[in-house]
Amino acid sequence: MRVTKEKAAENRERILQAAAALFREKGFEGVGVDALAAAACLSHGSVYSHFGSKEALAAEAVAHALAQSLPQLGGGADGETVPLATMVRRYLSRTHRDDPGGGCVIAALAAEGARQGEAVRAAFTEGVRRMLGGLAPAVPEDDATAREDATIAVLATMIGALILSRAVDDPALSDHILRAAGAHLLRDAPAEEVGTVPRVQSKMGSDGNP
Amino acid sequence: MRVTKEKAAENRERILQAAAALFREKGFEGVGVDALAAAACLSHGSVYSHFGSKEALAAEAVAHALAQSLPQLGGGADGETVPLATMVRRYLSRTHRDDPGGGCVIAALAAEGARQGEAVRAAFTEGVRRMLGGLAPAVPEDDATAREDATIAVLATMIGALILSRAVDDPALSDHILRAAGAHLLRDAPAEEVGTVPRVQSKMGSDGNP
DNA sequence: ATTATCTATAGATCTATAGATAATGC
DNA sequence: ATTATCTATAGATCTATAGATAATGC
Repeated sequence: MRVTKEKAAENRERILQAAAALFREKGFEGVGVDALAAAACLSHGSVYSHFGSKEALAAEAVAHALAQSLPQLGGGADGETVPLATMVRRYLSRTHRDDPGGGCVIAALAAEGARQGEAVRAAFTEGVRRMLGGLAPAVPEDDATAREDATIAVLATMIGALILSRAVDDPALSDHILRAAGAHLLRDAPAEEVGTVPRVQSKMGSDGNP
Repeated sequence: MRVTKEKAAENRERILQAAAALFREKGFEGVGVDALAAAACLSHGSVYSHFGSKEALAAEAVAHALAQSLPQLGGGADGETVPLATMVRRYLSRTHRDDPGGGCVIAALAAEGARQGEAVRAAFTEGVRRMLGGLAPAVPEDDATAREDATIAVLATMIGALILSRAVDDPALSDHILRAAGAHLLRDAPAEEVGTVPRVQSKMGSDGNP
């Protein structure tokens, strides 16, 4: 049964959405093409029509998830500058920790991504570059080189802390990791930044921390 | 063909060694029981005799890998205090980045670990606690709470930077991430610590950075 | 007698392809 | 005529179990 061109495009988009969420939730190898197709209400044959292989779908899904989760951080392409404190609190929130399927692709899949093929790795590299670019303007450092280093350190700290908070069994330790990493990153943030209202009202928007 | 009790213990140990390395290299779901058994020169049936299930083997392998890689960081159980700079340089070295099979279990598997069963997660939690305990004495902070927070931030930064450096396609960016994160972590380290000789001569010992 | 190991195999699952189907696009 | 989708299926792989084997441990 053939469908209209628009319908086909919608179906393709729905596969991407399902893949972007399910890969982040269960890992690249934790979910099969069959399950992805089912989540998009299609047969697995249709997935192969659209993407050719699981690997190709994975690469597109990573890029897709990246395009969605990056603006949520606050480092969007619009001129508006979001304070570092807002981005950090948003990223290191319990809401984000508890929603890997809708959250940062790097934190959820970068470790596995290192073992994937060329296309997937390229998507991750682009993602890291874009996150650094979005973060840099908010990092308070005078010297350009120092800011570059600091930006990388801030990103590494956020990603590492989120991964640790998810890996750990004990809810108290998990919360502690999020709070401590955030506090350390913002240890000399200006007081006005505290309590800034999130710019977007996404799933990652409300930060879940009191 | 039955073997001696000692031989059986050796075989068990060899399975653990192979699992600890292969899981870190290929991920929990990237390697099958058959391949693990083959790496230990045994049949897969023997693996089930020793561990009962792949999940149980994974939990023991994580604990095993942890016990091996923790002293390499420098935060061993002996009274000797290793400077933070030594630990950071060792951890954020190219040698470590390029040897996931012999390196930090948390960086290699924690993201996947969050999706594993109880036993595996418990092993990771214990691992995070032990790494924090090994790191804390080297973190230069007066206030106890501030030190705790800083220790968590240092660990998160190291793990995040290593994961990022492995995920990224471009060798120059990968090196940059390691260098920048290290430089930022040690930005106010005393000058005497620079160039400290690594305590152990393990695979992780020589740091590969000029 | 116990048991570490191996072989054979069950049963599930996974990626991918081939060919049929049926409706769109021209 | 083209093509998006589905069904059927191939072929591989993966976890796990059952039963046989043969040497140790007592």
